[in-house]
Amino acid sequence: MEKLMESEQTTLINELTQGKELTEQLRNHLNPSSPIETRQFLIGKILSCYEKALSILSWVDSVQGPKPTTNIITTLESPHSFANSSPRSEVFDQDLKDQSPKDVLKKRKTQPRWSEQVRVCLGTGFDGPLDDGHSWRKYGQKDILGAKFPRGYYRCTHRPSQGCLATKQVQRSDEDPTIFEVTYRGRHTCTQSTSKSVINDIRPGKNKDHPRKPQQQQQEQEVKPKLSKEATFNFGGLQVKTEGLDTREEEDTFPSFSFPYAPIGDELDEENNIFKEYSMESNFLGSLSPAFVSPTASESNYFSMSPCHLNNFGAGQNVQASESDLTEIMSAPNSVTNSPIGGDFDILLDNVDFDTSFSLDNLEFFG
DNA sequence: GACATTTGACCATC
DNA sequence: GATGGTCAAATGTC
Repeated sequence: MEKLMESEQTTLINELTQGKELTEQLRNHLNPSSPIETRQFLIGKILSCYEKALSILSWVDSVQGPKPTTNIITTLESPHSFANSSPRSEVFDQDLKDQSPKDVLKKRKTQPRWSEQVRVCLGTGFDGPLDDGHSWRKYGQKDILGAKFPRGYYRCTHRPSQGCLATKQVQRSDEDPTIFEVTYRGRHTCTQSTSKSVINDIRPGKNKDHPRKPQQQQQEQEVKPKLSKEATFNFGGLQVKTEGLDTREEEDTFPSFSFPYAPIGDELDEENNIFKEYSMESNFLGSLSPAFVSPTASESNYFSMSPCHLNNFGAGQNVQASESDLTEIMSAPNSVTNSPIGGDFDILLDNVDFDTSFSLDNLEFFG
């Protein structure tokens, strides 16, 4: 436990340090000539840093002495109450590795687990509306009472090999079938290759997930609306409204583009041509991807979202990043200092009109 | 053969 | 008992 605490302390310091660096970088971008996207992106990251730090503190608190956990998780936009959730269950997840499946099941039922919900707006035409940069394997599907659509249960593909216990549940919204509510559970402990995963996920025909259309996916596809040239999405508490996005060749497909929460730049994995894969395969918004490719090979730093995804991450109540993503992102050795997000980011979002209604409530973390 | 999804059954919780 | 979450056998694809 002590070691764990030390580890958490180190992480905490790292988060705060990174937050400071990001703040300084934000300060450098305060001049009018600096693109607002960059600033907003930085803000989102900063908030994430502080959230992570607070999360750690909350957890340490709960470990050292029982006390109601009312950390940031309760601010997540989620129909579920996370009041009983705490980062503590992350550790619990780790501990589960050494347990038998039966024990795991038992503990999972009895222990609160850290979970988040990601709301994803479908309508993108790609099979992996839930592509978040991780490889998931579906292990179950269940009709949920009161829900029109069955809930899908997914676990990390690397569970057998690496004991990664991350899971997620995908529930299609009754009200808006184009929206998927994704609930993540547990953090990824695997060291998968995200790029591979992402590429696989978005490349019809190459991904084993896609060769045949599972019933659910077929169902999901049926309701995928025609791609609109105007889409609104949201990240880092930033509402992004896209207009006039040309789908080129008028393809019906609207592949996802993934981007890590961490900034990127030169570190773009040119060797793997991650972005090339995107642009070549997607025929759409290809140019959006590179800016979001993780720099320091934090292998799971992707936030994948369709242009219509409503993913919120990184800030206050809009945080909707998966816990695993968030955690990994925050723990990844990403140094913003070597992340020229400005350049690519600007280019990539040329056609993106940021809604500046960014909730400043989230700035409470700035103190 | 490897790896994926599907689906009925089982188990824990309420 | 109802419900949600998971397991594992069956089956499909590459």
